[in-house]
Amino acid sequence: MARRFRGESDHKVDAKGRVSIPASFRRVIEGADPDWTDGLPPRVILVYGGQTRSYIEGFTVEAMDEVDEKIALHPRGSAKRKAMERLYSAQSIETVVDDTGRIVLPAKLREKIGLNGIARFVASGDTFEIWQPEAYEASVAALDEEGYDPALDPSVYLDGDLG
Amino acid sequence: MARRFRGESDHKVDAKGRVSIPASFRRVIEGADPDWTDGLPPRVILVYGGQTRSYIEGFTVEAMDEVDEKIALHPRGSAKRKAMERLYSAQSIETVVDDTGRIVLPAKLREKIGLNGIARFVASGDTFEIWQPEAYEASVAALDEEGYDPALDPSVYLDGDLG
DNA sequence: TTGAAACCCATGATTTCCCATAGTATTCAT
DNA sequence: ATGAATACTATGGGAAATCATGGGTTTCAA
Repeated sequence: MARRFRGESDHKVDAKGRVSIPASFRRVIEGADPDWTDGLPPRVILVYGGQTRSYIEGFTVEAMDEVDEKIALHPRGSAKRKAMERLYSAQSIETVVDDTGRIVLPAKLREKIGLNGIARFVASGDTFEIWQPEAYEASVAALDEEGYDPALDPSVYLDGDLG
Repeated sequence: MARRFRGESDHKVDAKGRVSIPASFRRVIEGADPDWTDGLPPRVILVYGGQTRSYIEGFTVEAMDEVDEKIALHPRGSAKRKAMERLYSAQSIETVVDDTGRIVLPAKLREKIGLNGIARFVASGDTFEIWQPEAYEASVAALDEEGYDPALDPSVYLDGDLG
């Protein structure tokens, strides 16, 4: 099992769409790119689609390979497979982390999630998410509406029923 | 660089049928052409047949080699093999990406998919598709009719039942 | 001989690259 | 320990390369 992303932090997005990604995330991204060696720019895949999503999901090369394998298990031409291909293939881009630790978010992606000048990076297991800060806070708040009690410590779920 | 296409974008088709290929697609096409070296025009195969298809499917040389191998597994003369040969051999053309990054879509192909002035390029794993934009949107909408719920995030299928 | 296809050149808009700097964190020798 | 030297982080800006697109002009096969 690969290393996982941890933490959340805000970074400025400049006029060219450049954003620094959290330094700790870079270590994970490098380690999960089979082609990476010191000096080379590590690759990342950004998934920006999904009607219900208001964030960009960042994948390491390894994490995306797993997704591709799972997609390949579904019958070619099935509606489910098409939906997944559309999300992970059509509505995604591959890019690299440059030598100053930044990636470029094209205008199209920035608009999709309503990025103004700040991007919030949030770790989520073996992928990470990029949010417009207020949208992220709203989505956290929305969790509470769904019967999840914010006063409850999530650790109680660790050994509880699944699902 | 990668072996898979990613992303979707629109490009103008001029009076001569010329269209720019998304720059990121070119990198994949070059990398998947065994004969390609810097300076040479990389090859692509465009499949335009199929009654049920309203798009052109673009293959890298390597991807088409795989298709040819799969076809060869079927008995010579069988109906299935003939059907595949007709689609992938007869109803396809091989062309190159010119030094300005464009390919030419002959009038026949443009008519087949009803191209007006804009071509939408859509990544789909190791091939890509060229659509007339409205037709593409219609096909996405058609997915919903097939029992796919657009409000659902396609990622739920990753670990779900196949089929 | 004529229309389409291949070739050559041109240009504005992006995008990428390279360099710069201020601030933080880390190391290390004393 | 402690302050200096050294690395790394986050950000900015201009130059250079690439991209998408628009013409002409020459070929060439029908």
